Parts: sequence; C-alpha cells; structure tokens
Amino acid sequence: MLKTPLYRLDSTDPQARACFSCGMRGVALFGVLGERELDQIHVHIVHVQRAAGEPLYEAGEHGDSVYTLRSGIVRFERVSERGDRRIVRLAGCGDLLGQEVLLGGPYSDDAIACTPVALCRIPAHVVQALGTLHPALLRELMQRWQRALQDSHVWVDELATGPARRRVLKLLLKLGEYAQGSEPIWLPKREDVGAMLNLTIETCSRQISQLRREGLITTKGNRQARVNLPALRDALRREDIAA
Amino acid sequence: MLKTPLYRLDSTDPQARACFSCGMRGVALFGVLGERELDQIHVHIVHVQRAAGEPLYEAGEHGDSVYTLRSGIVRFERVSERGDRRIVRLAGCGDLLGQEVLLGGPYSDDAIACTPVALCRIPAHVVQALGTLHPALLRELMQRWQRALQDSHVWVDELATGPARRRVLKLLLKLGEYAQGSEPIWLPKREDVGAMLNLTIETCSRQISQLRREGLITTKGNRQARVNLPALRDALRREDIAA
DNA sequence: CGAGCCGTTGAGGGGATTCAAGCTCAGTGG
DNA sequence: CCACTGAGCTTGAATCCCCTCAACGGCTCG
Repeated sequence: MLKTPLYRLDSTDPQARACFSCGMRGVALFGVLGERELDQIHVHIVHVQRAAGEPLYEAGEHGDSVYTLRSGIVRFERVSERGDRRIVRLAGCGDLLGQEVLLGGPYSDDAIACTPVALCRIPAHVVQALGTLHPALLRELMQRWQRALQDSHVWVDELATGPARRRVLKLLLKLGEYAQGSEPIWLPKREDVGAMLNLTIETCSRQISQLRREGLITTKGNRQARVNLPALRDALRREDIAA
Repeated sequence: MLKTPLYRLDSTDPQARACFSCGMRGVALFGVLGERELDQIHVHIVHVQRAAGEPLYEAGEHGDSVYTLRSGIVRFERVSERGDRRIVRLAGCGDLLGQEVLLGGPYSDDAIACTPVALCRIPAHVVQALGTLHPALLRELMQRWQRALQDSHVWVDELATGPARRRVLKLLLKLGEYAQGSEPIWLPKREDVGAMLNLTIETCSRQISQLRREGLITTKGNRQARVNLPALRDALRREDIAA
C-alpha cells in the first residue's frame, strides 16, 4: 500500500488541511494517486459524521456519492424477499462505501452507522473522471470489488452457518478485528446480532450469556464487551473438532 | 447490450471462424469492443470443453486465464474452515469465470462443470492489455464484479436460509433460469443440492420427493426434472405468507 | 452377479424456534 | 423521591424442524 499523502501539506484550503490530517491517506481509495491529482480533489470532498444508528443511505436510492470510512463501523443491511432484515456485511476503517453507484445504478443496500462514524463523501463523477485518466484507480476499484466479494462469502459461510455457539464465537472474533488496540469491542444489540448470524434474539442472548458464564467475555453495559481472544479461539477450535 | 460480432466474418483463420459462430458475441466480455480490437484477440483464444463433473480450475491455483462460458452450467465451490464443501454460486451462459486472476491473484474457488460445458479460454494478459487501451472494457469488468456480488448475496440470502422446503423451491426456480426454453432442467445430485442449500442429502431427498408427490415436478432419471413453474411459484408464495 | 454409487424412507434425538414471563435500566413526570 | 413506562435483555418450557443413524432399493458397470 502506498504511503503517499492524500493531500499536500502546504495547502491553505481548510478542507485540504482537514483532509491532510486524515489518518486514512495510505489505505483509502486515492492512495494510488500522485500529489498533482490529489490537489484537484479535495475541494469536492465533504467531511460527514453520523451518530450510532443513523442511516447513511438506503437501498434503491439514486446515489451520486461514495464514502470512505475514516472511523467507526458501518453495517450494510438488506431486506430479504420474506421480509426479514439481514445484515450482509460490516465496513471498517478505510473501507469504501457505495462504490456500486460508480456504475450508474442505485445503492444496493442500506448503510447504517453502528457506532459514531466519520466519513469522507466523494462525488461519483469525481471518481469517474479520475478513473478515465488514471487506470491505477480503476485497478484499485476492482481490487475493492474483489475484496467485497471475498468478505461477502466469508460473512455468510463462516458467520451464518453452523451451530449457534460457533456463529457467535466467530462474530465476536470478527468484531475484535474492527476494534482498535485492546479497547472493549462494540457489541451490537441482540436483534442485530440475530440479523447478522441468522438467529433469533433469544438464541443470541442465550449464547452470549453462556459465554459470559464461562468467563470468555465480560460485558460493560449492553453495547460493550471485553473479550478473551485466545480463549475464544480455543473454544472455537474445540467446536470444530467436536463436529 | 451491444450486438457487435465478436470476430469478423471474412476471416480465414479457423479459430476466428469458430469464434464467429459463437453465440455469445453479444453478451460476452468483449461485446463492448470494436471490430479492430477483436481482430487481434481471436488468435489468443482457445475453445475448451469439459464433461459434466470435470474441474476447470481449482481454488488457490495460480491463474493465467479467464473463461467465457458459452453453454452449460459451471459451479463455484469452496471448502469452509470446518471442512465442509459449499457451492457458492452457479455460472450460466455468457458469464465470465475466474476474473479475479486479472488482479494478479490465484483463483478464489474451485470451478467445476455441472453439465457438459463449452468455454473460451482467454489469457489474462490479453484482457489486461486491452483494458489499458479501452476503458469501456474495464467498466464492463466492474459491472461483472458488481453482478457477482449481487448474485452472491441472492445465493445465500435467498437460497441457503429459511425452511428446507422453501430453499428447494427457490433452487428449482433458479435452475429454471439456467435452462433454455421449455427443456427439462438440470437436477444436481442430492449431495450437491445439499452443498448449495446447506442441507443434508436426506433432507434434500425428502423435500424433492415431497414435491414430486405433490405433482409440482416430475423427474426423468436422476439428473433431469420437468417443473411446473407457476405451481412452484405458488407454493413458494404460500410458504412466505405462512411464515 | 456382486460391488458401489446414489436416492429414498423411517425412527429417534438434538438444537433452534416459539411463546411467554420476568428482569434491568434509563427516561419521564407526578 | 419514586412510581410508571417502554425498550432491550434474559430465562424457561414446549414445540418443531432438521440432522443423525440406519436400512433398503434401483441402477450401472466391471
């Protein structure tokens, strides 16, 4: 991954300075571009924030912007034909949201903030224009599509199948990846855990309570948990050999 | 979708003529290109066939080619961490197989012929070279990635969740899409139905037998079935309102 | 013909759902 | 200060659906 700064240090434009202070420069979509192109971008970029639970956009909505996630967690939801809500993926730091609108269509999922989030909103036409000039950007976009496809498979093959206990263990481990350092991890409400793992809220509650009794996790309120990662991995391994 | 012929009619090259007779010209990857570029491609393309059950490539294998599926059905498999086989998607006529190798990585799934299949094998470097010259091709590629992502969601949200009866009904309807005209549809063996729907062989067998008793389908041997599509859709609707 | 693969069917058990009842906790207003 | 309220979480009991284990039948092929 390139370490090129997203925006020039000597700029006097306020948004440019804000962008420069952004920690995402290396990992974000525009990490592949040079300085010259970047100078022309920042004027189009708007910094956006959302509180936990607030929507970013909705499925079917005509989209004219993509988003780079700077901090927090965003979930992608969709409603199945049967009418039940499913969370199909999570986005974390550095992820690109809503890239499907670059092809001219609408957003394909609801995007909702799970925690307080900070994002950069980038007009689609900016990305499209840059893409025709810089094939490297298109390649980066394709990489991100491929990654989304991989994530999607992992999400359903590893999280939404198998015994309930295993699903919850895998989810907790995955949520650990989204947390920075040794901070307590974000714990979704049971209804959302159910929507991720395809379980009822009662089953989720039972499993989480069980893990708490076993001392593998300790909860701080309803939205935070401290996890014993090695123990969780151990428990997961025992699950898999038992089956 | 453009109707430009993939290859020129007046060519004397045998492969070019074979390619010209290809029914995929309009829907295939290169449908977006003009005639001039196409003249330079066909020399690199090899026509490939596989019998039912034969692998096309395997996950992890270093890939140097993508494939356009001309006829038949191909399945993508992967082995989960628990060691069980899952069929994550089907490819039909006109689909592009293995496009992930265009990014330099290995194939991400096993690709196996479900029926006798005919394909065009295209070296990755050809697509990559053309991509730098013709942004339209890159856009087409991104479209296909997005479509794969959509399909992937549908596959798991609609096929691998819910009651067993519903899953089988949805699968039969989907298999109907891959069949041409009113021909009998291809019926996978029970083990593969199980790998698609995340059910056991026995459960699949019971459900299919039940549908047969209800007269919604009639089987011809073990690999073919004739389906009553309206009745199936009706049965599916009844499932959904009951729940 | 026997071996092996595949599909079917039955009986029994287990794990998730369903239904239902409390519980905790924050917010509100008397 | 405290009762009231509602949302979210927990727990229990009964049910149901799918899995597991097992036996058997049809078919192909050596």
